[in-house]
Amino acid sequence: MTQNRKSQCLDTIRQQILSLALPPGSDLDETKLGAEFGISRTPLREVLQKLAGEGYVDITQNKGAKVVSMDMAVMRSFFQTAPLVYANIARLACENRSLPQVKALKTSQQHFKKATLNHDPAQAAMHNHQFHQIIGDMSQNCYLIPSLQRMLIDHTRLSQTFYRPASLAESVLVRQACDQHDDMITAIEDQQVEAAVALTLQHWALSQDRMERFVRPDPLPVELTIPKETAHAI
Amino acid sequence: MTQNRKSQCLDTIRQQILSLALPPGSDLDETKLGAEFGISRTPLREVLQKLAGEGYVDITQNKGAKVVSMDMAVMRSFFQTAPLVYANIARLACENRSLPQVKALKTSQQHFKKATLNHDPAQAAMHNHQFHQIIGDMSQNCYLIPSLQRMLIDHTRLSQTFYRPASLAESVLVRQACDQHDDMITAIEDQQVEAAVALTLQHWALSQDRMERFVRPDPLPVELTIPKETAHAI
DNA sequence: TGTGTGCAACATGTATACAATTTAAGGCAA
DNA sequence: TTGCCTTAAATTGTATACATGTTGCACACA
Repeated sequence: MTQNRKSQCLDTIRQQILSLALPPGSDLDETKLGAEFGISRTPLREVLQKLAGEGYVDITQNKGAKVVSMDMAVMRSFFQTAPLVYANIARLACENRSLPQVKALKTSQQHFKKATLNHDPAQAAMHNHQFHQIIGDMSQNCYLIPSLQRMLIDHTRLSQTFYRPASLAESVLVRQACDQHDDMITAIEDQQVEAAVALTLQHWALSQDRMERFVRPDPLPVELTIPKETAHAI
Repeated sequence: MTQNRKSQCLDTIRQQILSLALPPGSDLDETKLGAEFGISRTPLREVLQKLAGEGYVDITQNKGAKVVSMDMAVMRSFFQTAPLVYANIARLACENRSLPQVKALKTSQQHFKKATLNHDPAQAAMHNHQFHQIIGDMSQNCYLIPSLQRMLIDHTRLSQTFYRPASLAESVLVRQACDQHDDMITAIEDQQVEAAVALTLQHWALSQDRMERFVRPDPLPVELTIPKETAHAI
Protein backbone atom coordinates (compact mmCIF):
# COMPACT_ATOMS: atom_id res chain seq x y z
CA MET A 1 0.00 0.00 0.00
CA THR A 2 2.64 2.47 1.03
CA GLN A 3 4.85 0.92 -1.67
CA ASN A 4 2.01 1.57 -4.04
CA ARG A 5 1.96 5.26 -3.20
CA LYS A 6 5.65 5.51 -3.89
CA SER A 7 5.49 3.94 -7.34
CA GLN A 8 2.37 5.93 -8.08
CA CYS A 9 4.29 9.07 -7.16
CA LEU A 10 7.07 8.02 -9.55
CA ASP A 11 4.59 7.40 -12.38
CA THR A 12 2.70 10.62 -11.78
CA ILE A 13 5.79 12.81 -11.80
CA ARG A 14 7.09 11.08 -14.93
CA GLN A 15 3.75 11.63 -16.61
CA GLN A 16 3.64 15.28 -15.56
CA ILE A 17 7.10 15.92 -16.92
CA LEU A 18 6.28 14.25 -20.23
CA SER A 19 3.03 16.17 -20.57
CA LEU A 20 4.74 19.47 -19.71
CA ALA A 21 2.44 19.87 -16.71
CA LEU A 22 5.81 20.22 -15.03
CA PRO A 23 7.65 22.38 -17.56
CA PRO A 24 11.42 22.14 -18.16
CA GLY A 25 13.42 23.85 -15.45
CA SER A 26 10.64 23.84 -12.87
CA ASP A 27 11.54 23.18 -9.26
CA LEU A 28 10.46 20.05 -7.42
CA ASP A 29 9.89 20.83 -3.74
CA GLU A 30 10.49 17.79 -1.54
CA THR A 31 8.24 18.92 1.29
CA LYS A 32 5.37 19.91 -0.97
CA LEU A 33 5.51 16.77 -3.13
CA GLY A 34 5.82 14.55 -0.08
CA ALA A 35 2.65 16.03 1.39
CA GLU A 36 0.89 15.80 -1.97
CA PHE A 37 1.51 12.07 -2.36
CA GLY A 38 1.17 11.22 1.33
CA ILE A 39 4.71 9.93 1.77
CA SER A 40 7.52 11.31 3.88
CA ARG A 41 10.58 13.02 2.47
CA THR A 42 12.84 9.95 2.69
CA PRO A 43 11.03 7.85 0.06
CA LEU A 44 10.24 10.96 -1.95
CA ARG A 45 13.93 11.77 -2.20
CA GLU A 46 14.52 8.25 -3.47
CA VAL A 47 11.90 8.82 -6.14
CA LEU A 48 13.73 11.98 -7.22
CA GLN A 49 17.04 10.11 -7.27
CA LYS A 50 15.48 7.49 -9.50
CA LEU A 51 14.05 10.14 -11.82
CA ALA A 52 17.50 11.71 -11.98
CA GLY A 53 18.95 8.35 -12.99
CA GLU A 54 16.40 8.06 -15.77
CA GLY A 55 17.15 11.56 -17.01
CA TYR A 56 13.86 13.21 -16.05
CA VAL A 57 15.34 15.60 -13.48
CA ASP A 58 18.65 17.15 -12.53
CA ILE A 59 19.67 17.17 -8.88
CA THR A 60 22.13 19.77 -7.60
CA GLN A 61 23.83 19.58 -4.21
CA ASN A 62 21.84 21.51 -1.59
CA LYS A 63 19.58 22.90 -4.31
CA GLY A 64 17.13 20.12 -4.94
CA ALA A 65 15.68 18.69 -8.13
CA LYS A 66 14.67 20.50 -11.30
CA VAL A 67 12.95 19.13 -14.40
CA VAL A 68 15.65 18.76 -17.07
CA SER A 69 15.83 21.77 -19.33
CA MET A 70 15.54 21.88 -23.10
CA ASP A 71 17.88 24.66 -24.13
CA MET A 72 19.34 25.34 -27.56
CA ALA A 73 22.38 23.07 -27.17
CA VAL A 74 20.19 20.15 -26.10
CA MET A 75 17.81 20.67 -29.04
CA ARG A 76 20.73 20.53 -31.44
CA SER A 77 21.97 17.27 -29.95
CA PHE A 78 18.45 15.91 -30.05
CA PHE A 79 17.93 16.34 -33.78
CA GLN A 80 21.49 15.25 -34.45
CA THR A 81 21.31 12.04 -32.45
CA ALA A 82 17.77 10.77 -32.82
CA PRO A 83 18.06 8.96 -36.17
CA LEU A 84 21.20 7.15 -35.04
CA VAL A 85 19.62 5.86 -31.86
CA TYR A 86 16.18 5.10 -33.26
CA ALA A 87 17.50 3.27 -36.31
CA ASN A 88 19.87 1.07 -34.32
CA ILE A 89 17.25 0.30 -31.70
CA ALA A 90 14.87 -0.71 -34.48
CA ARG A 91 17.49 -3.00 -36.01
CA LEU A 92 18.14 -4.72 -32.69
CA ALA A 93 14.43 -4.93 -31.88
CA CYS A 94 13.94 -6.85 -35.12
CA GLU A 95 16.64 -9.31 -34.25
CA ASN A 96 15.82 -9.85 -30.59
CA ARG A 97 12.09 -9.28 -30.16
CA SER A 98 10.10 -11.95 -28.34
CA LEU A 99 6.53 -12.79 -29.27
CA PRO A 100 5.01 -11.57 -25.97
CA GLN A 101 6.71 -8.25 -26.68
CA VAL A 102 5.17 -8.12 -30.15
CA LYS A 103 1.81 -8.69 -28.52
CA ALA A 104 2.45 -5.87 -26.04
CA LEU A 105 3.42 -3.62 -28.94
CA LYS A 106 0.16 -4.37 -30.73
CA THR A 107 -1.84 -3.58 -27.61
CA SER A 108 0.03 -0.32 -27.16
CA GLN A 109 -0.65 0.61 -30.78
CA GLN A 110 -4.37 -0.06 -30.31
CA HIS A 111 -4.43 2.38 -27.40
CA PHE A 112 -2.46 4.89 -29.44
CA LYS A 113 -4.80 4.63 -32.41
CA LYS A 114 -7.85 5.01 -30.19
CA ALA A 115 -6.40 8.14 -28.58
CA THR A 116 -5.72 9.75 -31.95
CA LEU A 117 -9.23 8.93 -33.18
CA ASN A 118 -10.68 10.38 -29.98
CA HIS A 119 -8.60 13.51 -30.49
CA ASP A 120 -7.02 13.07 -27.07
CA PRO A 121 -3.56 14.51 -27.74
CA ALA A 122 -2.14 14.03 -24.24
CA GLN A 123 -3.06 10.34 -24.24
CA ALA A 124 -1.78 9.92 -27.79
CA ALA A 125 1.62 11.33 -26.85
CA MET A 126 1.75 9.03 -23.81
CA HIS A 127 0.88 5.89 -25.75
CA ASN A 128 3.31 6.85 -28.50
CA HIS A 129 5.96 7.09 -25.78
CA GLN A 130 5.08 3.64 -24.51
CA PHE A 131 5.06 2.22 -28.04
CA HIS A 132 8.64 3.30 -28.64
CA GLN A 133 9.70 2.22 -25.17
CA ILE A 134 8.53 -1.31 -25.93
CA ILE A 135 10.63 -1.29 -29.10
CA GLY A 136 13.52 -0.27 -26.85
CA ASP A 137 12.85 -3.23 -24.56
CA MET A 138 12.85 -5.50 -27.59
CA SER A 139 16.37 -4.43 -28.50
CA GLN A 140 17.58 -5.99 -25.27
CA ASN A 141 20.61 -3.72 -25.46
CA CYS A 142 21.41 -2.36 -22.01
CA TYR A 143 23.84 0.16 -23.46
CA LEU A 144 21.55 1.87 -25.97
CA ILE A 145 18.37 1.79 -23.92
CA PRO A 146 19.46 4.64 -21.61
CA SER A 147 20.06 6.80 -24.69
CA LEU A 148 16.68 5.90 -26.11
CA GLN A 149 14.95 6.66 -22.81
CA ARG A 150 16.46 10.14 -22.75
CA MET A 151 15.55 10.76 -26.38
CA LEU A 152 11.99 9.68 -25.73
CA ILE A 153 11.60 12.04 -22.79
CA ASP A 154 12.40 15.03 -24.96
CA HIS A 155 10.62 13.60 -27.99
CA THR A 156 7.41 13.23 -26.03
CA ARG A 157 7.74 16.69 -24.52
CA LEU A 158 8.36 18.26 -27.92
CA SER A 159 5.54 16.38 -29.58
CA GLN A 160 2.88 17.51 -27.13
CA THR A 161 1.42 19.64 -29.88
CA PHE A 162 1.94 17.05 -32.58
CA TYR A 163 -1.22 15.12 -31.80
CA ARG A 164 -3.21 18.33 -31.44
CA PRO A 165 -3.70 18.92 -35.17
CA ALA A 166 -4.60 22.49 -35.98
CA SER A 167 -5.45 21.85 -39.61
CA LEU A 168 -6.59 19.11 -41.94
CA ALA A 169 -3.05 18.77 -43.35
CA GLU A 170 -1.68 18.10 -39.86
CA SER A 171 -4.43 15.63 -39.17
CA VAL A 172 -3.21 13.69 -42.20
CA LEU A 173 0.29 13.57 -40.68
CA VAL A 174 -1.06 12.00 -37.51
CA ARG A 175 -2.87 9.37 -39.56
CA GLN A 176 0.36 8.72 -41.42
CA ALA A 177 2.34 8.27 -38.17
CA CYS A 178 -0.27 5.79 -37.02
CA ASP A 179 0.02 3.80 -40.25
CA GLN A 180 3.80 3.76 -39.91
CA HIS A 181 3.40 2.21 -36.46
CA ASP A 182 1.38 -0.59 -38.02
CA ASP A 183 4.03 -1.18 -40.67
CA MET A 184 6.76 -1.16 -38.03
CA ILE A 185 4.95 -3.81 -36.03
CA THR A 186 4.77 -6.03 -39.11
CA ALA A 187 8.45 -5.52 -39.96
CA ILE A 188 9.53 -6.28 -36.38
CA GLU A 189 7.29 -9.30 -36.07
CA ASP A 190 8.60 -10.71 -39.37
CA GLN A 191 12.15 -9.65 -38.51
CA GLN A 192 12.59 -7.69 -41.73
CA VAL A 193 15.53 -5.66 -40.51
CA GLU A 194 16.06 -3.31 -43.45
CA ALA A 195 12.35 -2.54 -43.70
CA ALA A 196 12.16 -1.76 -40.01
CA VAL A 197 15.13 0.57 -40.18
CA ALA A 198 13.78 2.36 -43.25
CA LEU A 199 10.35 2.75 -41.66
CA THR A 200 11.90 4.07 -38.48
CA LEU A 201 13.81 6.72 -40.40
CA GLN A 202 10.65 7.72 -42.28
CA HIS A 203 8.78 7.88 -39.00
CA TRP A 204 11.49 10.09 -37.59
CA ALA A 205 11.47 12.38 -40.63
CA LEU A 206 7.75 12.88 -40.17
CA SER A 207 7.86 13.93 -36.54
CA GLN A 208 11.11 15.81 -37.00
CA ASP A 209 9.45 18.12 -39.48
CA ARG A 210 6.54 18.75 -37.16
CA MET A 211 8.76 19.27 -34.12
CA GLU A 212 11.07 21.68 -35.85
CA ARG A 213 8.06 23.79 -36.71
CA PHE A 214 7.15 23.78 -33.03
CA VAL A 215 10.63 24.91 -32.01
CA ARG A 216 10.86 27.37 -34.88
CA PRO A 217 7.30 28.37 -35.81
CA ASP A 218 6.42 30.46 -38.86
CA PRO A 219 7.65 34.03 -38.39
CA LEU A 220 5.15 36.68 -37.46
CA PRO A 221 3.90 38.91 -40.29
CA VAL A 222 6.40 41.59 -41.11
CA GLU A 223 3.91 44.47 -41.00
CA LEU A 224 4.27 46.40 -37.78
CA THR A 225 0.57 47.28 -37.67
CA ILE A 226 -1.43 44.75 -35.74
CA PRO A 227 -4.46 43.43 -37.69
CA LYS A 228 -7.73 44.81 -36.33
CA GLU A 229 -9.27 41.51 -35.16
CA THR A 230 -6.14 40.44 -33.30
CA ALA A 231 -5.87 43.82 -31.61
CA HIS A 232 -9.46 43.42 -30.53
CA ALA A 233 -8.73 39.97 -29.11
CA ILE A 234 -6.06 41.44 -26.84
CA MET B 1 33.14 17.22 5.87
CA THR B 2 30.21 14.87 6.11
CA GLN B 3 29.46 15.74 2.48
CA ASN B 4 33.02 14.79 1.72
CA ARG B 5 32.55 11.35 3.21
CA LYS B 6 29.50 10.79 1.05
CA SER B 7 31.22 11.65 -2.23
CA GLN B 8 34.26 9.69 -1.13
CA CYS B 9 32.00 6.72 -0.56
CA LEU B 10 30.59 7.16 -4.05
CA ASP B 11 34.05 7.33 -5.60
CA THR B 12 35.35 4.37 -3.62
CA ILE B 13 32.47 2.08 -4.55
CA ARG B 14 32.73 3.12 -8.21
CA GLN B 15 36.43 2.39 -8.14
CA GLN B 16 35.92 -0.97 -6.46
CA ILE B 17 33.36 -2.00 -9.03
CA LEU B 18 35.59 -0.97 -11.92
CA SER B 19 38.59 -2.78 -10.43
CA LEU B 20 36.53 -5.92 -9.78
CA ALA B 21 37.30 -5.64 -6.05
CA LEU B 22 33.51 -5.79 -5.98
CA PRO B 23 32.85 -8.49 -8.58
CA PRO B 24 29.73 -8.54 -10.79
CA GLY B 25 26.69 -9.78 -8.93
CA SER B 26 28.08 -9.15 -5.45
CA ASP B 27 25.75 -7.86 -2.78
CA LEU B 28 26.08 -4.38 -1.30
CA ASP B 29 25.00 -4.43 2.35
CA GLU B 30 23.64 -1.03 3.43
CA THR B 31 24.42 -1.47 7.11
CA LYS B 32 27.95 -2.74 6.54
CA LEU B 33 28.87 -0.09 3.98
CA GLY B 34 27.37 2.66 6.11
CA ALA B 35 29.53 1.66 9.04
CA GLU B 36 32.57 1.31 6.78
CA PHE B 37 32.33 4.86 5.46
CA GLY B 38 31.08 6.41 8.69
CA ILE B 39 27.75 7.58 7.29
CA SER B 40 24.25 6.51 8.20
CA ARG B 41 22.02 4.43 6.01
CA THR B 42 20.02 7.36 4.61
CA PRO B 43 22.86 9.00 2.65
CA LEU B 44 24.31 5.60 1.84
CA ARG B 45 21.06 4.57 0.19
CA GLU B 46 21.22 7.76 -1.86
CA VAL B 47 24.71 6.80 -2.97
CA LEU B 48 23.39 3.43 -4.11
CA GLN B 49 20.51 5.10 -5.94
CA LYS B 50 22.99 7.31 -7.75
CA LEU B 51 25.17 4.32 -8.65
CA ALA B 52 22.06 2.61 -9.98
CA GLY B 53 21.33 5.64 -12.16
CA GLU B 54 24.86 5.51 -13.56
CA GLY B 55 24.56 1.80 -14.30
CA TYR B 56 27.02 0.51 -11.70
CA VAL B 57 24.47 -1.39 -9.63
CA ASP B 58 21.00 -2.88 -9.91
CA ILE B 59 18.52 -2.25 -7.13
CA THR B 60 15.64 -4.64 -6.56
CA GLN B 61 12.64 -3.90 -4.36
CA ASN B 62 13.21 -5.21 -0.82
CA LYS B 63 16.36 -7.00 -1.96
CA GLY B 64 18.98 -4.29 -1.99
CA ALA B 65 21.73 -3.41 -4.44
CA LYS B 66 23.91 -5.77 -6.47
CA VAL B 67 26.86 -4.93 -8.72
CA VAL B 68 25.61 -5.20 -12.31
CA SER B 69 26.29 -8.59 -13.81
CA MET B 70 28.17 -9.41 -16.98
CA ASP B 71 26.39 -12.42 -18.40
CA MET B 72 26.52 -13.81 -21.91
CA ALA B 73 23.72 -11.64 -23.33
CA VAL B 74 25.36 -8.48 -21.99
CA MET B 75 28.75 -9.45 -23.44
CA ARG B 76 27.17 -9.90 -26.83
CA SER B 77 25.54 -6.46 -26.70
CA PHE B 78 28.82 -4.99 -25.51
CA PHE B 79 30.88 -6.12 -28.48
CA GLN B 80 28.03 -5.33 -30.84
CA THR B 81 27.45 -1.78 -29.63
CA ALA B 82 30.87 -0.46 -28.65
CA PRO B 83 32.14 0.68 -32.07
CA LEU B 84 28.91 2.53 -32.79
CA VAL B 85 28.99 4.47 -29.55
CA TYR B 86 32.73 5.09 -29.43
CA ALA B 87 32.95 6.26 -33.05
CA ASN B 88 30.06 8.68 -32.75
CA ILE B 89 31.30 10.05 -29.44
CA ALA B 90 34.70 10.63 -31.06
CA ARG B 91 33.10 12.46 -33.97
CA LEU B 92 31.15 14.75 -31.66
CA ALA B 93 34.14 15.28 -29.38
CA CYS B 94 36.10 16.55 -32.38
CA GLU B 95 33.39 19.01 -33.27
CA ASN B 96 32.56 20.27 -29.79
CA ARG B 97 35.72 19.96 -27.67
CA SER B 98 36.82 23.03 -25.71
CA LEU B 99 40.48 23.84 -25.15
CA PRO B 100 40.36 23.33 -21.36
CA GLN B 101 38.98 19.86 -22.08
CA VAL B 102 41.87 19.15 -24.44
CA LYS B 103 44.22 20.15 -21.65
CA ALA B 104 42.45 17.83 -19.22
CA LEU B 105 42.73 15.05 -21.76
CA LYS B 106 46.47 15.56 -22.07
CA THR B 107 46.90 15.47 -18.30
CA SER B 108 44.86 12.27 -18.10
CA GLN B 109 46.99 10.72 -20.82
CA GLN B 110 50.17 11.62 -18.90
CA HIS B 111 48.86 9.78 -15.86
CA PHE B 112 47.86 6.84 -18.03
CA LYS B 113 51.27 6.63 -19.67
CA LYS B 114 53.03 6.82 -16.32
CA ALA B 115 50.89 4.00 -14.94
CA THR B 116 51.66 1.74 -17.90
CA LEU B 117 55.39 2.48 -17.62
CA ASN B 118 55.27 1.73 -13.88
CA HIS B 119 53.48 -1.54 -14.64
CA ASP B 120 50.58 -0.51 -12.41
CA PRO B 121 47.69 -2.22 -14.22
CA ALA B 122 44.94 -1.13 -11.83
CA GLN B 123 45.91 2.53 -12.14
CA ALA B 124 46.33 2.20 -15.91
CA ALA B 125 42.79 0.85 -16.27
CA MET B 126 41.47 3.68 -14.09
CA HIS B 127 43.21 6.42 -16.03
CA ASN B 128 42.17 4.85 -19.32
CA HIS B 129 38.60 5.01 -18.03
CA GLN B 130 39.00 8.68 -17.18
CA PHE B 131 40.59 9.41 -20.56
CA HIS B 132 37.59 8.07 -22.44
CA GLN B 133 35.20 9.74 -20.04
CA ILE B 134 36.74 13.11 -20.89
CA ILE B 135 36.20 12.40 -24.58
CA GLY B 136 32.59 11.70 -23.66
CA ASP B 137 32.33 15.07 -21.91
CA MET B 138 33.74 16.73 -25.03
CA SER B 139 30.92 15.33 -27.15
CA GLN B 140 28.49 17.43 -25.12
CA ASN B 141 25.75 15.03 -26.17
CA CYS B 142 23.49 14.32 -23.22
CA TYR B 143 21.81 11.46 -25.09
CA LEU B 144 24.88 9.41 -25.98
CA ILE B 145 26.88 10.03 -22.80
CA PRO B 146 24.75 7.62 -20.70
CA SER B 147 25.45 4.89 -23.25
CA LEU B 148 29.15 5.65 -23.21
CA GLN B 149 29.25 5.61 -19.40
CA ARG B 150 27.72 2.14 -19.34
CA MET B 151 30.06 0.88 -22.03
CA LEU B 152 33.05 2.22 -20.11
CA ILE B 153 32.02 0.49 -16.90
CA ASP B 154 32.11 -2.90 -18.58
CA HIS B 155 35.07 -2.00 -20.76
CA THR B 156 37.14 -1.13 -17.71
CA ARG B 157 36.04 -4.23 -15.86
CA LEU B 158 36.85 -6.46 -18.82
CA SER B 159 40.21 -4.81 -19.42
CA GLN B 160 41.47 -5.33 -15.90
CA THR B 161 43.88 -7.91 -17.28
CA PHE B 162 44.70 -5.89 -20.38
CA TYR B 163 47.30 -3.69 -18.68
CA ARG B 164 48.82 -6.70 -16.90
CA PRO B 165 50.85 -7.94 -19.86
CA ALA B 166 51.84 -11.56 -19.50
CA SER B 167 54.21 -11.60 -22.46
CA LEU B 168 56.36 -9.29 -24.55
CA ALA B 169 53.81 -9.39 -27.37
CA GLU B 170 51.09 -8.15 -25.02
CA SER B 171 53.37 -5.46 -23.70
CA VAL B 172 53.66 -4.17 -27.26
CA LEU B 173 49.87 -3.93 -27.46
CA VAL B 174 49.78 -1.74 -24.37
CA ARG B 175 52.43 0.54 -25.88
CA GLN B 176 50.33 0.68 -29.05
CA ALA B 177 47.17 1.66 -27.15
CA CYS B 178 49.13 4.42 -25.47
CA ASP B 179 50.35 5.76 -28.82
CA GLN B 180 46.81 5.68 -30.17
CA HIS B 181 45.74 7.88 -27.27
CA ASP B 182 48.37 10.42 -28.29
CA ASP B 183 47.16 10.38 -31.89
CA MET B 184 43.56 10.73 -30.74
CA ILE B 185 44.43 13.80 -28.71
CA THR B 186 46.02 15.40 -31.77
CA ALA B 187 43.07 14.58 -34.01
CA ILE B 188 40.58 15.96 -31.49
CA GLU B 189 42.59 19.09 -30.81
CA ASP B 190 42.92 19.77 -34.55
CA GLN B 191 39.29 18.75 -35.14
CA GLN B 192 40.20 16.18 -37.79
CA VAL B 193 36.94 14.30 -37.61
CA GLU B 194 37.64 11.41 -39.97
CA ALA B 195 41.04 10.77 -38.43
CA ALA B 196 39.58 10.72 -34.94
CA VAL B 197 36.86 8.25 -35.95
CA ALA B 198 39.35 5.98 -37.73
CA LEU B 199 41.73 6.05 -34.77
CA THR B 200 38.90 5.29 -32.39
CA LEU B 201 37.88 2.25 -34.40
CA GLN B 202 41.49 1.03 -34.49
CA HIS B 203 41.74 1.60 -30.75
CA TRP B 204 38.59 -0.43 -30.26
CA ALA B 205 39.85 -3.26 -32.49
CA LEU B 206 42.97 -3.49 -30.38
CA SER B 207 41.24 -3.84 -27.02
CA GLN B 208 38.43 -5.92 -28.49
CA ASP B 209 40.90 -8.59 -29.50
CA ARG B 210 42.48 -8.66 -26.06
CA MET B 211 39.15 -8.68 -24.26
CA GLU B 212 37.72 -11.47 -26.33
CA ARG B 213 40.71 -13.58 -25.38
CA PHE B 214 39.93 -12.84 -21.76
CA VAL B 215 36.32 -13.89 -22.13
CA ARG B 216 37.23 -16.90 -24.28
CA PRO B 217 40.80 -17.93 -23.34
CA ASP B 218 42.80 -20.56 -25.20
CA PRO B 219 41.25 -24.00 -24.66
CA LEU B 220 42.87 -26.35 -22.22
CA PRO B 221 45.09 -29.09 -23.69
CA VAL B 222 43.02 -31.94 -25.04
CA GLU B 223 45.00 -34.73 -23.35
CA LEU B 224 43.07 -36.12 -20.41
CA THR B 225 46.24 -36.98 -18.45
CA ILE B 226 47.25 -34.16 -16.13
CA PRO B 227 50.90 -33.12 -16.55
CA LYS B 228 53.07 -34.32 -13.65
CA GLU B 229 54.06 -30.87 -12.30
CA THR B 230 50.49 -29.62 -12.26
CA ALA B 231 49.26 -32.75 -10.54
CA HIS B 232 51.92 -32.24 -7.91
CA ALA B 233 50.80 -28.65 -7.37
CA ILE B 234 47.31 -29.89 -6.52
C1' DT C 1 20.81 54.95 -5.06
C1' DG C 2 23.66 51.24 -4.86
C1' DT C 3 26.17 47.89 -2.18
C1' DG C 4 27.36 44.97 1.49
C1' DT C 5 26.29 42.55 5.82
C1' DG C 6 23.63 39.95 9.11
C1' DC C 7 19.77 37.61 10.43
C1' DA C 8 15.61 34.96 9.87
C1' DA C 9 12.96 31.79 7.27
C1' DC C 10 13.13 28.03 4.50
C1' DA C 11 14.91 23.98 1.97
C1' DT C 12 17.98 20.30 1.88
C1' DG C 13 21.04 16.69 4.26
C1' DT C 14 21.69 13.22 8.03
C1' DA C 15 20.87 10.23 11.98
C1' DT C 16 17.97 7.24 14.31
C1' DA C 17 13.95 4.73 15.72
C1' DC C 18 10.44 1.99 14.15
C1' DA C 19 7.66 -0.80 10.56
C1' DA C 20 7.45 -4.18 6.96
C1' DT C 21 9.44 -7.66 4.31
C1' DT C 22 12.54 -11.29 3.23
C1' DT C 23 15.48 -15.09 4.57
C1' DA C 24 16.92 -18.90 7.23
C1' DA C 25 16.40 -22.14 10.75
C1' DG C 26 14.01 -25.35 13.50
C1' DG C 27 10.61 -28.63 14.26
C1' DC C 28 6.98 -31.60 13.04
C1' DA C 29 4.30 -34.75 10.20
C1' DA C 30 4.14 -37.82 6.21
C1' DT D 1 14.81 -38.33 4.82
C1' DT D 2 11.82 -35.08 2.59
C1' DG D 3 8.59 -31.47 2.50
C1' DC D 4 6.27 -27.84 4.63
C1' DC D 5 4.84 -24.77 8.17
C1' DT D 6 6.03 -21.66 11.91
C1' DT D 7 8.88 -18.45 13.89
C1' DA D 8 13.00 -15.64 14.74
C1' DA D 9 16.74 -13.05 12.85
C1' DA D 10 18.39 -10.07 9.49
C1' DT D 11 17.67 -6.72 5.98
C1' DT D 12 15.25 -3.22 3.68
C1' DG D 13 11.67 0.65 3.78
C1' DT D 14 9.60 4.77 6.15
C1' DA D 15 8.77 8.53 9.38
C1' DT D 16 10.51 12.03 12.11
C1' DA D 17 13.62 15.00 14.55
C1' DC D 18 17.56 17.47 14.17
C1' DA D 19 21.77 19.56 11.60
C1' DT D 20 23.47 22.11 7.93
C1' DG D 21 23.27 25.00 4.14
C1' DT D 22 20.85 28.52 1.06
C1' DT D 23 17.96 32.44 0.02
C1' DG D 24 15.92 36.72 0.52
C1' DC D 25 15.02 40.67 3.03
C1' DA D 26 15.97 44.50 6.17
C1' DC D 27 19.03 47.75 7.43
C1' DA D 28 23.36 50.24 7.72
C1' DC D 29 26.71 52.63 5.26
C1' DA D 30 29.25 54.67 1.47
